Amino acid sequence: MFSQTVEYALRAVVYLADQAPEARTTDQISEATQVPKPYLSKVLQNLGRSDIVRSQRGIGGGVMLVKTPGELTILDVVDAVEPIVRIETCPLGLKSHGKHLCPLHRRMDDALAMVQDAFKKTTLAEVLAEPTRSTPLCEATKPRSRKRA
Amino acid sequence: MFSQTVEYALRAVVYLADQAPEARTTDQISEATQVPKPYLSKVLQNLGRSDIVRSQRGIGGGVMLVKTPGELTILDVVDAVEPIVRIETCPLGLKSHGKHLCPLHRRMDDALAMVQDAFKKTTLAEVLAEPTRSTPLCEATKPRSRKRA
DNA sequence: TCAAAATCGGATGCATGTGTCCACTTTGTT
DNA sequence: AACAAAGTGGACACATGCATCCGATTTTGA
Repeated sequence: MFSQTVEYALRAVVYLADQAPEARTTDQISEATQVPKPYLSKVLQNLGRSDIVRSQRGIGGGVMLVKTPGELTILDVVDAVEPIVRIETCPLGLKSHGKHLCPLHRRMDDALAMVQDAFKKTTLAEVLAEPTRSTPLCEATKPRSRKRA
Repeated sequence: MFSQTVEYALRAVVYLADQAPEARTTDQISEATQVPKPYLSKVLQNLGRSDIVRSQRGIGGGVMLVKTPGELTILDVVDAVEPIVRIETCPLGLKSHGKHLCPLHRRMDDALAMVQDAFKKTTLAEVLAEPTRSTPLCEATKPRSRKRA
């Protein structure tokens, strides 16, 4: 139900959050997140337009988070690449009742709201700090805070 | 986040549940649900292959629910046209940990689980019985249980 | 000043989702 | 038997998502 692009964007941002406040090149991000490099660059450009990341050209450049991991939620990232659109009015276009959704669309919108809320409550810092045996990006060995060569 | 096809399928099935156990023609369903008729017929065919609806050719034929509205959940319909795929293993393909999802994918799968559960708990009968001022399919005037001419 | 590093932007290709159309089959009625 | 009503299935068209490629641009450092 989540698009490939959302998956890619989250992987990239989680990786950048883990490396914050250092910048990382598209190559590094691609390798760490297993996202195809050419497409990753497009996703990153999108995240740039939404002010999630900032990029620096030239030697020593790369991509870095604009905010700190603690200030950035999963929802921020998801909404940047593929906004969660709530059902505000009747999809059938019937104007007979304004914001009064019918039972069906009420349930669908409730589901959207649940996801939205869950994502809004979770910052990237919380994702990274999670006490678990699994490493942030599902990597086996965790080369955390590895400085660029 | 829900595809157009899911929206259409739910509208059609809710309408059929409201008319159950009577059969309705694609024309009638299309008119009531505002779903483009040619595409609706494709969606209905899909629902037929998943044993959600049964169709009858020829004069006096049409489409009807296989189960009663009380036995059919929203999830049944959603899964029939566009299954909710849970995240079972690490999307990165890292085999280092079996079903141990990393914190990021744990959150994503939790969101999927919430939606899945909510949809599994709700039958079409409950959607129709909802005490609300809005009619089942967002129609202004409710011509409920209208027999076919 | 030049070369290398790195992102940016446009063009392209392929698969899928959405939507339409039409010929065919089935079925009930006359 | 003939006709009309109704779903079936295939072909087609178009937009979007996913993915790749390449030249242009910016920046740094030698």
